[in-house]
Amino acid sequence: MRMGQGVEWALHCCLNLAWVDAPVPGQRLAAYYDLPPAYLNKQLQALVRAGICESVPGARGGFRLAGAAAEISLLDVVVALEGREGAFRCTSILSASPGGDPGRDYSGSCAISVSMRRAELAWRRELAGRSLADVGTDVLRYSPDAMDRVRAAFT
Amino acid sequence: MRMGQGVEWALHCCLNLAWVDAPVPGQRLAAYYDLPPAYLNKQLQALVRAGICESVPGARGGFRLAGAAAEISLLDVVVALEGREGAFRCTSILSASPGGDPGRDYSGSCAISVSMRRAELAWRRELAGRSLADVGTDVLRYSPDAMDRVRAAFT
DNA sequence: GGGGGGCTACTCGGATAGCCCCTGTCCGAGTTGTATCGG
DNA sequence: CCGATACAACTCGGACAGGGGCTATCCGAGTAGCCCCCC
Repeated sequence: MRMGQGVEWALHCCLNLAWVDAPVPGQRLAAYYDLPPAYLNKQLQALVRAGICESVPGARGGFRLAGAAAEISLLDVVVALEGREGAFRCTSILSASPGGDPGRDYSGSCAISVSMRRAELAWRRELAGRSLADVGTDVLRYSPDAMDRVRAAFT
Repeated sequence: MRMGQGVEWALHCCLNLAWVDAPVPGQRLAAYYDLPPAYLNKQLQALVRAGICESVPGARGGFRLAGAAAEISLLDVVVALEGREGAFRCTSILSASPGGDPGRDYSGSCAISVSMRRAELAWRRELAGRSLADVGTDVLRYSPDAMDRVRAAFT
């Protein structure tokens, strides 16, 4: 149960994009955090496919947020990179056990699957309830000059 | 972000072990669910290492729960197989950004890391609050003859 | 008949290959800005 | 001096290798039960 490295990168990048209006090239974002440019570009592409970011090709192009930062939740970013399916996979092994119906889907009736799903639901609810704007507010509370520093670095 | 397959197997096996007093061979558990015996044995070994199960070697041996089912949470089983470290990995990329201290650990101060960690905490709390006995009770409410069927199959 | 010893069968335990997905990288398509040439 | 055009630089986008961990398997160490032999 290990989350991809790109999630952290994408979250930080999105937070920066929320503070900059102009498109920011992926190469500059990579240089800012000392990350592999091509690989970071791959993660940003996933964000574009998910509709979180917009890409502007050509010179003076780059990436920018597709919508308002308050409307983009951390869950959206995670789902964009890790997929919609949950971590726990119920393969309905009860269908192979004695007294089970082969071919039946036990993911809805199996008590174990229900419990695991409920836990993941709590996790998703927590992530869905926190937007990029909320996180940005927390950052500014900790270091008020962060936004100015980011805007100065990317414009 | 994909959880190992063995988690589902281990949870079902532990639930059965909670209903049977005598040690149950891993091979019989594997046959019950039509699973690879050697690989399931590997997962059960991890449970033994974590102190959740006890192993009895020799003929008439097998695995049994080390403690009371009410004292073993779903989180214990998950941690035994997936490790204690969380899914989200904060590599403190802020330390490489302009204005960041190289070598400093930002996992406690980075707002993104804190938010992700809080979500995982909610997930763990949900799993820690549900014991094997609780899940067994839910199963019996859905199919009251499950315990008798399991005891008949493993004794 | 009772007891001891050896044997067999069965079980766990760790060590050993195979495969898939994440990680990392490269080069091509497309677009913008610019410099140059002509009117 | 102004406009159009060709060029060049920069950017995204998808296609291409490499490695780590999950998946799957095998065989050896150790023990309980049982049978046989001996007293």
